[in-house]
Amino acid sequence: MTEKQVRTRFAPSPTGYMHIGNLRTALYGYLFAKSQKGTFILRIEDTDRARYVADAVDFIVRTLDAARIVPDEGPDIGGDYGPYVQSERMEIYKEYAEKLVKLGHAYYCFCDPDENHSTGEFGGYDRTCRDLSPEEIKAHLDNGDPYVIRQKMPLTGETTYFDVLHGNITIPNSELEDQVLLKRDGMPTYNFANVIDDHLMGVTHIIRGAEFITSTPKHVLLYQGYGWELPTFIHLAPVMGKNEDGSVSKLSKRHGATSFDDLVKMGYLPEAITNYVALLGWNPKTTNQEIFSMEELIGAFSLEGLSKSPAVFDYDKLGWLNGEYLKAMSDEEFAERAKDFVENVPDYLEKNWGKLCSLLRTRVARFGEIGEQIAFLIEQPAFDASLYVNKRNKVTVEKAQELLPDMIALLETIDEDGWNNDNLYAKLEAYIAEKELKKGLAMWVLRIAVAGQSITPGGATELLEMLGRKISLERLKKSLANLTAL
RNA sequence: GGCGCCAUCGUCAAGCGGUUAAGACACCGCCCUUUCACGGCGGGUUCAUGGGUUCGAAUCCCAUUGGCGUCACCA
Repeated sequence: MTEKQVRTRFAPSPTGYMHIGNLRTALYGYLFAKSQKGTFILRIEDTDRARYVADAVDFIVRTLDAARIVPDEGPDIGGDYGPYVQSERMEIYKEYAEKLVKLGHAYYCFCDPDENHSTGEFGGYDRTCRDLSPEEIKAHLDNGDPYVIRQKMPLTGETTYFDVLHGNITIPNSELEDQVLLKRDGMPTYNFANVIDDHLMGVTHIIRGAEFITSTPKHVLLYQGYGWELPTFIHLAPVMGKNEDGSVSKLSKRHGATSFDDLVKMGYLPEAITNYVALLGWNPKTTNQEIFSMEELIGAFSLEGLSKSPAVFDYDKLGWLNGEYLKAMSDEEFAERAKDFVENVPDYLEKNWGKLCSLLRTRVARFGEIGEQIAFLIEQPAFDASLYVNKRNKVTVEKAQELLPDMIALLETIDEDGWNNDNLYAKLEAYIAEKELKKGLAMWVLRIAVAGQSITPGGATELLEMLGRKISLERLKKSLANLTAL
């Protein structure tokens, strides 16, 4: 006996935006399928014409590709169960809706959606259309009256289904309304198309957000109505965002960047985002490993590691993880990819780009921070003399006034050829020894004078090298002038 | 409001009846050090509350509280 081939699917509606929560859903579906040597399907649920977004399908395909989540079947690659875009499957839904009417689990409803038919419990309709005679229905249909097809829910009892994460979930049938299956425009609703397609496409495991927990009994009743085998349900806990007041709510734009694309634009690496998102609601149980390649994720993934409680998206941790990826990257790759995140870099920095990047590597959590990190190298900030004061190194403004002229004089004796970190450092070290100074004291003064800010990527001599002889000396003299003018 | 889901450090989390309640991020301290970062070492009243069950409960049950979801011809 061979186990049934696992088939999972990611079924987004084309909104032109890949929310981190959706990405995670896609990722788990992919990881589970791949870990079981199964098939991962991409299906587009575009049954809401009002919300149609141009090129959204292309966007989804590109985003999944960037995240290295690769479908085995889908709109752009085909497969044996297509089409994979719901708007191209309308005849199928119509056929199955009518079939369900014949089976006695659905009925035609001719109620006007704009008219309030509510007799109490549900808005927009009452159940009178359930009792229409065949003659009445035929009359309406012959007359060309618009209609919807509604699911005929049991009025009593309850429906129970099994969820891998939550166990048995039971909902009283009285909570279930006779939901619309086929809309006036002939399009199916989500709750209908989803079931039809999942069955027709042979989906074995439905991995989706927890927001569907309470509507799943409707789906179950549909499966049962057709006499179809139930798939396995796995409802994922939502991804939350932290509010300013400390409370949490479902991750949304007000929490900052919430789409895969936004994060990439901020300079987080796609592989780091995927890695972080994987850990947000799942853990490998048997190891404390946190850095995972996609292959490793596939190898380590199991449904048991999924969490059933909501997880708060933490930009700090994402930043840390991204930093780990950055540090693991080759110098060349870092320098190359970092270029996309800066503009108007002056020649002298361009020339030393590789060296600058090596200074930046351990100091940025993402590429997007590079711009602000190097701003002072492009233009020296105006700064107050109090910046020279540093308690630990016993630096005072007077000390700065005393040492800076000497150091400038020393630096002027070093020519272009000797203007590099090692040599500058050696020369200054000799000077410091001769004067019996503290290294921290002299270097601090020099660094502040040339940088104009207290925290910098790299030490004094590294900055001197980066800026080059000419600009360094200009900056130092300017700072000295400001100091003596006090 | 009805119905449903959830509840271990600030955050992600391990734990599945007997543990000194892991680990990571963040935070704090120390070390390293030409600042910062990196790196190293160390630190912290975390089991929502109240009842059970049990020799024994973070682990099982119930209630309470809180958070979230859902009640569309949206998905």
